[in-house]
Amino acid sequence: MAVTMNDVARAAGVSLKTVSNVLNDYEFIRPATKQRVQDAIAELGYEANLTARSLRSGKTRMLGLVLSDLSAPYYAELASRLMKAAAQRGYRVLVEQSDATVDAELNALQGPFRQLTDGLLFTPLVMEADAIAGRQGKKPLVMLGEHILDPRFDLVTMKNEEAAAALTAHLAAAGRRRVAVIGARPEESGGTPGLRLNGYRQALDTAGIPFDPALVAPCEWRRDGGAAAVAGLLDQGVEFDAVFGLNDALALGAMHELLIRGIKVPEQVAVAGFDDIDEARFASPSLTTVSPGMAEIAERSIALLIDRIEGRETADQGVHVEAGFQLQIRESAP
Amino acid sequence: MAVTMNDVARAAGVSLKTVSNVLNDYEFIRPATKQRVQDAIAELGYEANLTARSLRSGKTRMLGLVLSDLSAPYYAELASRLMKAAAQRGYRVLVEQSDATVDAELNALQGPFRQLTDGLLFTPLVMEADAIAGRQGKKPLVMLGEHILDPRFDLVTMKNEEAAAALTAHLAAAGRRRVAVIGARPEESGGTPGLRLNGYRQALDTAGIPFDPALVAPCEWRRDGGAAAVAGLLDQGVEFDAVFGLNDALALGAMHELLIRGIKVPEQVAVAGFDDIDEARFASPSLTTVSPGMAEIAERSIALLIDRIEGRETADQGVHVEAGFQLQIRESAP
DNA sequence: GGCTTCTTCTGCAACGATGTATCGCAGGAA
DNA sequence: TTCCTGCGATACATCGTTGCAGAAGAAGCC
Repeated sequence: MAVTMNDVARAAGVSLKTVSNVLNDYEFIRPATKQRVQDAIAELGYEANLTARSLRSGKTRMLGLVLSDLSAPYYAELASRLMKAAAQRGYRVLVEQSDATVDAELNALQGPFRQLTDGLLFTPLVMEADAIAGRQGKKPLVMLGEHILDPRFDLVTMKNEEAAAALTAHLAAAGRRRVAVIGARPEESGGTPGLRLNGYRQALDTAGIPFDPALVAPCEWRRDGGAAAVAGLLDQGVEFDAVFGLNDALALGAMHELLIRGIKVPEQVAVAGFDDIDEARFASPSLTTVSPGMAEIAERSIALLIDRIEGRETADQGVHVEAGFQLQIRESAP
Repeated sequence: MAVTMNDVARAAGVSLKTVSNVLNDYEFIRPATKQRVQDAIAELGYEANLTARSLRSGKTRMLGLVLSDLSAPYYAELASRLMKAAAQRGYRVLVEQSDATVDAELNALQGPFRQLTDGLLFTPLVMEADAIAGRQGKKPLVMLGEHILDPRFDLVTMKNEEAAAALTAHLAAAGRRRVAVIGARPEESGGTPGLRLNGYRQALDTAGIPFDPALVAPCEWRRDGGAAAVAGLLDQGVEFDAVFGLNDALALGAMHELLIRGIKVPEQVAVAGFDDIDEARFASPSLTTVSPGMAEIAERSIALLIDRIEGRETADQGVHVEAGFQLQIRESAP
């Protein structure tokens, strides 16, 4: 059916192996021979059989991406960028959804999925570090996100604390003294919400503003959660002149609620978010937020994983990469 | 390194081929032999090498999904559901982003991507039917969406016209006589916007309401586009008692603009959308919309593609599947 | 008993590429 | 002349599986 190396070899009057050598940029080939082979390839429309290559070489040039659910906007965008970054380096990304279940995470870590890929980008949500370390296998594994912070693993995260602190500092610099935080419990300090809350508290300290737990409202990290949280604060009579939504969906929900109640944004209450999703830019007023440098996260994690696969990165300890961030100052909190 | 069939064969005291037969559910194997092989497999922790299997059998048990950009919420959710539907049938989905460029679409259709998959789900955005037909190759190909309507291809779409008509009829039944449509040009009739506009017009006819082109406002299919379109209508003094956003983002943007201007939804103006994205449910007021049966689209298209691959569907003509829909009546247009 | 037919299992040859070992032939050194 | 070295190309084995052909034994039929 398909054209094989053998056909090309026959057409070019060389051996099978010489064709292989041309394709793999082997050094010692006479230019004339190389040309003849390349002509034959072009003429016959030969395309290398990736499956055969994989079987022989043991490499698939595919990277696995394990996340809970691709339909979440943040993951969708991350996946999209990872795929592009991988493509630039000649790799593909195969996505596996875990639905945040142990079974699925285990399966992605050791099942056939692992076999199909040369390395894994893993967003663990339910498995713990020890369990992962015990089943890690030999192929490279890079963690994404802040669920696991363990020196044994390569890890790429964003600077949650620093970014939240910078954003809070921006609000304080604009004269806001009572900044409500929605999306965390007041005593929280671990995980994504905790890290961002830490940053908020650090910035308050720096600005000499006391921390008031009454300003911190927990809720679901969704648009309606943000709206409900702000409604709750207002109804309880808590006073505030700014709202920091721990992600953009929360902030947008909060802003919506404020606007409906006739509260002016940013004149009366400033609003800021985190993540810089597309909608943040198109909201009205447009949303001040932190861009977590997803481009950088994607770029760095792909680079790190491929460096491990191709043996350029050989550190015994896990490599820990923190991607930068950028404040996006917009209308909702100038 | 890894355990191979040969190791299993040795451990079970049978031939290599018998192990293969057990794995492939060959009929004529004595239960005792089968058991011995299965025990050996369990004991050694044998896992079939998928690459070798692919090379030999010519099947990868992977399906290709070509779409413009995975970060668009609709595609992200579609991809997520397709992956789950495929997984249930023992297949994986490999996603390729085309960025709506001809090069990338061509590449997905004939390049190495095609080789890695047993069949393709294709959302063509720029390539035309003839060009696709000429490069289709031998492997099954199923079209998604309404860009291409051609009897040569298998095709899975939603009932755009019927759904838009049903939604418009619902608005009319609630007494709305002037329903603005945002997201289409008044004369449009092809593509997704055109089909939905057709449905709108049909429903108006049925209800005996004349069509007024002034009520139709084109704009970008984004949240801010919807807001701008409604603002435009209001500023021009066009009167309307309902807004039909041709997708949910548009409708949500429109609703936001109305609320900010102090116009009550649904008392003064009802708002309805299309797609039933997650946010429609969580908006306040919650958004009346059409659920395009994405679950059904995913299920049917995967089923059709796999039936083609495994030879259960053999129609010479393209099979055309239209997935059902459901009105989601919520607060914004009761 | 001799013949097919069915069951159960085996061996060998692929699938299409790459790794290893090797070979002829230059050209330069001894 | 002989020996060595490096270039350019080749032959063969190999990766782990499945398809094909067939062997050995039991069973059924005349």
